Amino acid sequence: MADTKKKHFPDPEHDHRACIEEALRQAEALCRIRGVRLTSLRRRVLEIIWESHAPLGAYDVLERMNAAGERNAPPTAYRALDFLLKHGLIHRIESLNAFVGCAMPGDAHKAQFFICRDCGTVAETHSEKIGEAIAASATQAGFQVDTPVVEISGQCPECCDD
Amino acid sequence: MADTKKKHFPDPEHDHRACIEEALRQAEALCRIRGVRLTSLRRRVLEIIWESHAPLGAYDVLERMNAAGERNAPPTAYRALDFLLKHGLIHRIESLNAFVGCAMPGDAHKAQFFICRDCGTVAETHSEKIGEAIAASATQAGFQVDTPVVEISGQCPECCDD
DNA sequence: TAATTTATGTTATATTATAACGTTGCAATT
DNA sequence: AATTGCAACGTTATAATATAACATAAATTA
Repeated sequence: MADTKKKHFPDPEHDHRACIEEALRQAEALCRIRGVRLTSLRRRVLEIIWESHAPLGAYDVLERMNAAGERNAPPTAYRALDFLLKHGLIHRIESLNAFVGCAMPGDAHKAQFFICRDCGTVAETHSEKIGEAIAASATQAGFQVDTPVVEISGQCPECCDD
Repeated sequence: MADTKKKHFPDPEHDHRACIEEALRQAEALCRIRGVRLTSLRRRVLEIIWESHAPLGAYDVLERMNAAGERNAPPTAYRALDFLLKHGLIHRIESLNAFVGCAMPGDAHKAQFFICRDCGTVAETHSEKIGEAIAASATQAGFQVDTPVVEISGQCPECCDD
């Protein structure tokens, strides 16, 4: 039984370089399929976003883009972020005005986010049950769902224990 | 059967002055009970928020506060909004950076919001099913829920028909 | 009334985001 | 290869959202 539980939050010991590489590989593949260009700038921004599992603000991204003395301006960061959003490579966390890597790029999916208020780590889930509950509630209200935003703030397993 | 369906979105013909009065009356009562002061400034901001069922940005509120030539500065608006938020008299819609009147002030409740992308109207619901689905998903993730944000963008019944 | 706390006024500035326009560079055709 | 067209990027300015810090005033309590 113990291992049937799906991992939502990343193990603190996990090999994060593998996450980054995986994300980049998937991004390359997806862009190739779609015939869009993962330019070095966009790729760099995706790498920056994937530096951790915690969301980064646009200006944090910009700062990292400029770490080596470059002089990129805000629109440059926002444009890359917009591209990555559009192609489902990252998500925007509305309640934080920040961006986080997408765990399942390419999939048209409606995700929910669990956001640790202590360490900032975000876990992305795709709960059918939540989706259905929202759909049911919407139907009752006569509402046509377009974009559900589900962002749940709280404490992740690691930070609960502390 | 026809009338067992709960109204979520306000009828376009509804008497909105009644909404405003009701909201103000409840606010007065709640503040009296809590021993906090619904100053004229705070009351005015609550009225402004309740001018419609669509969320207002802080600067929209400020503009209306200053409509008669006053010179309130942003902190004045934000402070009143913070007070109203703290006492559950309004909600903040994260995905819009905007504020809307609370339909059930005083109740400690976890609400969901259906937001019409066309007319801006927001319906507040308190679906147990959604709450439970989120709780179940959280448990699975080993996550301790603090503040769930559920904001569903789409089309309200009125705007669907058009 | 004095002391204390709460609320508001005021100035400045931080943070997040986009408009507008110019330039570059890739890429598809001729 | 030259032409053209478009997508990407550079640059400047500014809009929109939010808060820090400190001064003043008003209400409440001692």
